[in-house]
Amino acid sequence: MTKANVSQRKHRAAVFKALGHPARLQMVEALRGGERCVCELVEGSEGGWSTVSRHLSVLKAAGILEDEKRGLQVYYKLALPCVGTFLDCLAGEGEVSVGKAKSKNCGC
Amino acid sequence: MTKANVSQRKHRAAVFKALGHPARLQMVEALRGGERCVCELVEGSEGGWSTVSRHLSVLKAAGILEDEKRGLQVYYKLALPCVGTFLDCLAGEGEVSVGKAKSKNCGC
DNA sequence: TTGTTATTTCGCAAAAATGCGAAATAGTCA
DNA sequence: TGACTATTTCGCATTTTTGCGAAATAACAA
Repeated sequence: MTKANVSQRKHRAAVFKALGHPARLQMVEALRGGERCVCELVEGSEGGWSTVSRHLSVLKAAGILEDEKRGLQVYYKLALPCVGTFLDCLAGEGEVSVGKAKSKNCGC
Repeated sequence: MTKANVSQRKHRAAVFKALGHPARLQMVEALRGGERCVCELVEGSEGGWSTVSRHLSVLKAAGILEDEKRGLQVYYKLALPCVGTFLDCLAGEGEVSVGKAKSKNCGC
């Protein structure tokens, strides 16, 4: 196991960890439809500004999102298209309960 | 936002969260090569038996792994093939440092 | 039955993540 | 410049996760 492998695994784990929160996943899903400013994401979320902002910074640090400041607002967008692909694949499993998931019609 | 959507998102977040730990990711990578018994996974890991066992139970609870007892040993295998696909896609990014990841040759 | 091996569960302390309100920053407009 | 808006950072209390060793289970062998 080389050092590069270990660090690459850490990076990948960070990507998964960042996606491993319902609120962050919701933001990512929203961003599949194109970029959004923070205010829009706050509206679609349950938490307040500071909470949303921190979730966004986690996603950005993992390389999942990119941000761009335009005027007073900051726009976020998806930087990792395959996240969407994987999400679709997971959705293909259906709504089986946690612990019983079994891939059926997953096309991956 | 329906109740079913919320619960499905929680399930998906649980899948990501389970994958969001280097040790667990390593186990999943090992299992891409076919099923392994716990003892083999312990060898490839840095933690002890109890630690590995708990990581495996987390992955199983998320529906990522399945286990089967054969004689004295328990064998684990991947239950979610698209995890491998996504992993390949992430690998396609190269070894860019966390926070600067940008998808280049990702085929997803 | 007793012993042995493979694995999981338990209890606990340390480390990390979460959410929140207040304060800090940055860009815009009058 | 000063006020105003959008967003981030800070500090803190609460909850969750992690790792470990000891004890509990399970299957098999003698």
